[in-house]
Amino acid sequence: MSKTKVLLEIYQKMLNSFGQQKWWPGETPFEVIIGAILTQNTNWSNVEKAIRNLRTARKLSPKAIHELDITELSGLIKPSGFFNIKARRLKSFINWLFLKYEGNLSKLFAQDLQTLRNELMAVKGIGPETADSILLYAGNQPTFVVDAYTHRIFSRHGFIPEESSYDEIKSFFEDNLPKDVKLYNEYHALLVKIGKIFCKPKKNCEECPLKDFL
DNA sequence: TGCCAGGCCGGGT
DNA sequence: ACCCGGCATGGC
Repeated sequence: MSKTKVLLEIYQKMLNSFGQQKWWPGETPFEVIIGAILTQNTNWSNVEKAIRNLRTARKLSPKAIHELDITELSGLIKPSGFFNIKARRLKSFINWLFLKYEGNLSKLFAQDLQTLRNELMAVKGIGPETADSILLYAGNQPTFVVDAYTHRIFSRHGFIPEESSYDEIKSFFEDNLPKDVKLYNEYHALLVKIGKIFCKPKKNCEECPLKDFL
């Protein structure tokens, strides 16, 4: 059976079991970007608290965060953990956004995908996963997001080598799936859903519903 | 109670 | 080109 067929069958199975995830859980592209940075190695429920703080303080816009004192910013995002480093990361992204795109997300996303991905990753605090999350979920660009669950689920069952790099795993999906934003969106969201339940670092895979395929 | 969370950076090999 | 410690809160 071809890899494409297997990947699509896995997708169907996840979709049948868990339904559409309707990611990203954010109301605006800007809010998606903030969430993408804040959720680095952090539970989403903690990120929600941080975003709620920002919303209540009326600091959920590029301009507001640009003008916000970094100490106040780190105070507001405290529940998301790593708050000092993340305050710096938010600031570095926003500074770059104003420097190059006048604080305007439409201008940011109106350019070639590869160029944009490279530029995003050059911003301090934005690595490959955060860049891809921003591009896919805030910019509706066809780039596949790889995360710890993706790597763990597919390597654990021997589908990809354990030592695969981020870009190797990303290519594995993109080379074998139709280039479709909606598909990439749901696929990643469903893998996170499955991973949270069945694929912890030191825990069972035994009941993973994808066992038959992988 | 320890483990885990939708990573990334910087310094050392 | 890898490897690893640090970063920190909150839920189960």
